[in-house]
Amino acid sequence: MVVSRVKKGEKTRQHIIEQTALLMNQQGFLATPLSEIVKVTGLQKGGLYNHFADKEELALQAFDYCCNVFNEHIAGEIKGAASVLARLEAFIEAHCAFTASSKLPGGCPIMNASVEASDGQCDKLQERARQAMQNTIDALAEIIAAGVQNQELRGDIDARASAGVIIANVEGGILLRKLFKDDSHMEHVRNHLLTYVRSELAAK
Amino acid sequence: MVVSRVKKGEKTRQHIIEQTALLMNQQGFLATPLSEIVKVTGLQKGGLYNHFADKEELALQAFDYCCNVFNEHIAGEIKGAASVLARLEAFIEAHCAFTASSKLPGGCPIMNASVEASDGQCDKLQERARQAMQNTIDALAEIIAAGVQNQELRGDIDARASAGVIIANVEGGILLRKLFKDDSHMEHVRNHLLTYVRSELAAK
Amino acid sequence: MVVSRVKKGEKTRQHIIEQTALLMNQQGFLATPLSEIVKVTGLQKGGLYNHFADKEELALQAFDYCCNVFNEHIAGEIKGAASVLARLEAFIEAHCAFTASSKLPGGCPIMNASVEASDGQCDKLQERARQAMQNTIDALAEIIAAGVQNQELRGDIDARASAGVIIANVEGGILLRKLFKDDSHMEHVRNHLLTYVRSELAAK
Amino acid sequence: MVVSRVKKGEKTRQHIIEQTALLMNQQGFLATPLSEIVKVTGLQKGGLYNHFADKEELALQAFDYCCNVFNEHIAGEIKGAASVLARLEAFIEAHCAFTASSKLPGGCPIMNASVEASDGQCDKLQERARQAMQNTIDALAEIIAAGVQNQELRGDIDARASAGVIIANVEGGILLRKLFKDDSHMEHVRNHLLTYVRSELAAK
DNA sequence: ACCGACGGGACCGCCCGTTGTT
DNA sequence: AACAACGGGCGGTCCCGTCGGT
Repeated sequence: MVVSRVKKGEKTRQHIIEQTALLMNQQGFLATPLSEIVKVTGLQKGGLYNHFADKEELALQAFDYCCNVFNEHIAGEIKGAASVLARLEAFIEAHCAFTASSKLPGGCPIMNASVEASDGQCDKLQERARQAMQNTIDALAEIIAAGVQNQELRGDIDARASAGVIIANVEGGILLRKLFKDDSHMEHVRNHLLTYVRSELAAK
Repeated sequence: MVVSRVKKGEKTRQHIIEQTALLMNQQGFLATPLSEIVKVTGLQKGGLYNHFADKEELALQAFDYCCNVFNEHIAGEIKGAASVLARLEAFIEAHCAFTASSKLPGGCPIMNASVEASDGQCDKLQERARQAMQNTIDALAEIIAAGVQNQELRGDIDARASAGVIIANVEGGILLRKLFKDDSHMEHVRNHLLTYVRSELAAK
Repeated sequence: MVVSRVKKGEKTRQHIIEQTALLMNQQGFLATPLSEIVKVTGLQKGGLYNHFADKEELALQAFDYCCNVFNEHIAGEIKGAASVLARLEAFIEAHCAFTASSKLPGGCPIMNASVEASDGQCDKLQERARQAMQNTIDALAEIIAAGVQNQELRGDIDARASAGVIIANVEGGILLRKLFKDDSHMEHVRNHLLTYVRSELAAK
Repeated sequence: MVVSRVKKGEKTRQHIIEQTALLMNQQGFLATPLSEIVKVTGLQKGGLYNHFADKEELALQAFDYCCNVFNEHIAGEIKGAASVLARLEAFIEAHCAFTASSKLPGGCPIMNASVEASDGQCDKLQERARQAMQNTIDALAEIIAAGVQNQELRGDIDARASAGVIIANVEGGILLRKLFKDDSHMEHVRNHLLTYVRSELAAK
């Protein structure tokens, strides 16, 4: 008899995280009550607590899961790009196109978590959101720095500053799309950023 | 005998809104419990309910108050500017400088309300946030349109698109400042926007 | 119109404490669930929390109430006694007769609290039980010391040691009565103590 | 092949009882949650339920184990005593010295169980505590009766009454030691009882 | 207009006992 | 025999809104 590759519990745990992540990214990582999680997971409270010490731990893991979904999507879009410029454009396109797809309803998890955990309601979540955002900026800054190195981009660029500006544009666009349930602002942001990259970052 | 210009009740009501607004912009317009409001206002629950039908109504009014504080600050900064370009620059500067000041701790109330009320937790609040954001964009678009009109700005500009891009930048910057408790990203955004206005919007 | 002497809330609070005290002395100061308190007080959980921060605070106050009932009973019995010997005998009689009366079902609250809170389940309750016991021993020791002073009792008596022995007898008797639901052991203890006082403490 | 004298399951069962007994005598025979038992035994809940029908059964067996430890200690101390008087003194000394040793942290299991199960929380436990106490008193009464028989003790003694008084003293002393974490009261009780035995029980 | 007291309900965490799997 | 996983329910706490009294 062939034994299953992963233990039963681990599968359930993964199921919980996935369902909860999608839910929390919409209803809030802190604000979502357990009763809602019970609904979407199909488990009872007693069952949930075999996998997570408390709701906070589940929320943190759900947040991580959201970020992974986000990052894997971005990485997948960038992978094929040959030049640094192409990678930058793919990065922008991927971000702008992402939440329009229904892979992660609720928009950017980092923004959601940041706002919800801002004042000190949950320091751990805020810290994790901060780290996730830092990683995103760092990854983008690295791409830019590589472009400076190989002279695809101008030599006088501050990679981290430019990365921050691009991210700010994208996040602002996501907010407007979320608020208006409309893609037009996001498209303007995308066009703005593509112009920015080509005219201000690219070497002449 | 001289009667006071405003009734006592109205003064109390205003006091409640002001204190609650500052609190809710940090802890959440929906997430803040009444117990916290009791603390900051000095009134008991019974007293609060003489002025508001329920917590939602108070939250809506607190949100409006936050937006007013925000808008008045912006309007004050723009007022003195002579040209359209100067007004645009003042608009950008004012937004970027705002939450750094402690007039409204917690950042942009529209962003805060949008994220919290996003999924359907409170349609009224979301609708009001949407309206507030629309007003902001419209106001900015109007300035830009005036610039196009008087030829300070280029003739081929889409005023509402540019307004949206500027707002997206500002909101993204506010998010990064809130998350990192650091102004550097916001400064890069400001520089980016000033460059944008001068090189892409301004007529040559 | 005559205003009530005490506020309504204070009356309710006292009612809660009294009913809860009688209940907790039987079911446990920590083990009694709120649902039982709801039953005997007639208030709902929400109502109880207007008067007490949490169950622990209520338990502590209930314990104090029990001790007061106990002490007032003892004090009442001793008051009339003229000599030190008479007061000692009244002290013993009062203790031995007390819980037989139905004023405080459940036996000695100090013993009950001590056993329940012993290992560290509730340090505050244990400390309060310790203090209550110390007060009891001190009060008895003072009576004995007064007897030594006025030569009713022998001069070589260690007042605190004798007080401790008497209390130990009484507590042991209460335990046996509680366990066997039978007064016979308690009566033997009483006789033993009266003999002890008259033959070993009293001056010849 | 040599089979082990006791089956594996029986050994595990004994291990569970021993560890649980020590724990429950401190935290309560009823109040100790299964989670704590899981910790000290090293078994999981499922494993425990292979040996006991429910927590109550385990509690009862743990109580019995505690009593056995207690009784064996006493029996060991008495064994060597030649005369009845020596046996009485050994009985007293053994009780007073016992819980000071760390063989059974938490004090007298009978007192602990009596208080916890008093009101009707667990009739079986209360009944078993009653039986255990009765056995102790009976055993002591038998020693005294033997002394009356062989004229080491006075002829007018009520053996069961005297046994009850001695036990009451000891239990009271144990309570005071537990409460104050201090041996002094217990020592006074011991001295008191030795005097009692020698001057009131012993034949002249 | 304001407070104090209260009900009813939702929250999360933990409880104990069972079941299926190894 | 042992464990991991799970259900169903109770635990205390806190929630919001109402109502009577001042």
